[in-house]
Amino acid sequence: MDTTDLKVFETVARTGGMNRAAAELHTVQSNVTARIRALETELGCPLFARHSRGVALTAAGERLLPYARRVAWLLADAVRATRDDGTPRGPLTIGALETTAALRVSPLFAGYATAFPEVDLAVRPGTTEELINAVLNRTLEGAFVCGPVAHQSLIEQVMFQEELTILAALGLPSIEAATQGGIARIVVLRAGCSYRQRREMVLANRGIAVPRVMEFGTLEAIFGCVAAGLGITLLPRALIGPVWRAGRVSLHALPPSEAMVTTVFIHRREAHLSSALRAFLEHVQAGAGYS
Amino acid sequence: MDTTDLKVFETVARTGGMNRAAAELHTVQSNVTARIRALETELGCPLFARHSRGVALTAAGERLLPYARRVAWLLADAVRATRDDGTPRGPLTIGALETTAALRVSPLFAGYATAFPEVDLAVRPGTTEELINAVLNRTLEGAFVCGPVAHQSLIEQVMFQEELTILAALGLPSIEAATQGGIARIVVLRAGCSYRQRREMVLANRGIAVPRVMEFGTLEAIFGCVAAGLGITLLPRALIGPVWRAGRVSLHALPPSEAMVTTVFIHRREAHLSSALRAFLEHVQAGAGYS
DNA sequence: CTCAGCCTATCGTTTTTTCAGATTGCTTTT
DNA sequence: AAAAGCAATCTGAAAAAACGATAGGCTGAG
Repeated sequence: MDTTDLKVFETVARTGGMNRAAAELHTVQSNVTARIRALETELGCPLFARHSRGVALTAAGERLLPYARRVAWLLADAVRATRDDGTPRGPLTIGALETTAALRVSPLFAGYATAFPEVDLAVRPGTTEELINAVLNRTLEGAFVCGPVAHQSLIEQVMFQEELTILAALGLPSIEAATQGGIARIVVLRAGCSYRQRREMVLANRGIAVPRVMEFGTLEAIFGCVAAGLGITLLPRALIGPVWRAGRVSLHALPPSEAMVTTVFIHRREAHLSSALRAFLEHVQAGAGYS
Repeated sequence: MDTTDLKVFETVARTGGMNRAAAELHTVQSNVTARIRALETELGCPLFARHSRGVALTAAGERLLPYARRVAWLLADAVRATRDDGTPRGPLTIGALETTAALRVSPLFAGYATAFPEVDLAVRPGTTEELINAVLNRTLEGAFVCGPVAHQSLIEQVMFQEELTILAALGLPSIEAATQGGIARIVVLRAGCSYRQRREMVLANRGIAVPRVMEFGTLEAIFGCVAAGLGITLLPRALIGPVWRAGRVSLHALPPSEAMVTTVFIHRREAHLSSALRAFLEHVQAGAGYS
């Protein structure tokens, strides 16, 4: 029951073939066969059913596979935890909603980077769903997403409170006025936008249909489109404050039940909480007074 | 980061010396040194501080140790889960309070043993505290203990409901009468008796002091002592029913708040639930109608 | 102070395990 | 029928692990 055997096993199970696994593991097929055979002998039951196109997991193999993954994760965590002497260092990749990254996370970076220069900080934007999956996949150590999440294997803590507002062209007295005939043109940052669910709720409450969602990659482009009367958008008030003050667009407040969203930070429950992440969270909470 | 390396590491950490670890692992000391050295090289930090009387864990070693244990447990669980094809077999060691074992568990054994002849069933008696520790130590797969337990890493389910009663010599009209001058002589099965906490509560509520607890290894001896007027005892009603009906002793009921105790079955939350244990629980719950 | 006892580190040798390459046999596809 | 893809097996080479002996350091008893 060696860790390398389990790694080989996992690769064979994932690729569905010993040749493919050998190629991925940079070794030869005979070696893979031998490792699997050793495992099968040790466990006393076949793990794969051999057929002409490769191999398929047996029931016993299916039972072993999750353990193989967990062992690999646990070993990786053990290395990280052992090396982590309490001073934040090394890579720290976290996720954030695009607007959260721009509005909340970016301003905190300078201070964090100065305080902990040995940390290689990276932020990956994405939607709540993407980010949750990335955290579960161990691609990200943690993420700022739209809460509540309530996932069993994730710890979440409320970090920010955002007030969403409708952003429209100047001179429009209300949301309804911006939607001629109950039809709204929506401008968003990305197709699977951060606040998509909330946006659809807001529009559905008013009986407004959405024929088309226009996607622009940058906030500046969105502001330009809204100012030009191309459509409306839904963004955190703090984010669009400067643009509104510049007199380019008009804001339309929403009732609190629709406007308020909480941004939570999620990370895996069972995993090692790295010093870099712990320090980051302390940094965020220390500087989060102005939410 | 091999599993054998982790096992060697754990042994050295536990025994506090490479020689002792080598003896326990049936190998030579140089080998242990080499394994530890390999681990330290791989992790990039020393795991032990060497001194003349042996070795002591460094901070990094302290961080690694729990992971080494978890990996070992996970691997053992992986083997068991992989080999477990759904038909109960192999060893099944569970714990139970002495009275629960006698009263509830024993009657269920015959049927279980007949239905699943491949299971090697064993029951270990003990107090609630001992049994909880044994389950946490992985000495027992599960145990019947006095609930509620409410431990984070244990799953508990209510199995039986017991009514405790005072057992005293014949002709004593009340509990108070059995305790001359507020002093009771108590007869128990074992020093750290199953219902000790409850017993102390019952006596404290009545202002009865306990000068001495007499310990007898068998139920029959307890019945004899109580019948002879040596003291009183607190036992499940169902257990002492036959003796009482034989007219040897007198029963004194307690108010429900004092009398009723729940017996829960506990097992580890994260561990593999073996088919043998699963079948046993189903068997118990199917036959538990007469609680 | 000295020496015995206990401990770890190191080195050379032996044993075991693992790896790599070639071959065989089977099945499916062309 | 030939070709391609796949797993099983065998063999020699390489690597790793285990072993045994020795050296060196520290402690405590005499």
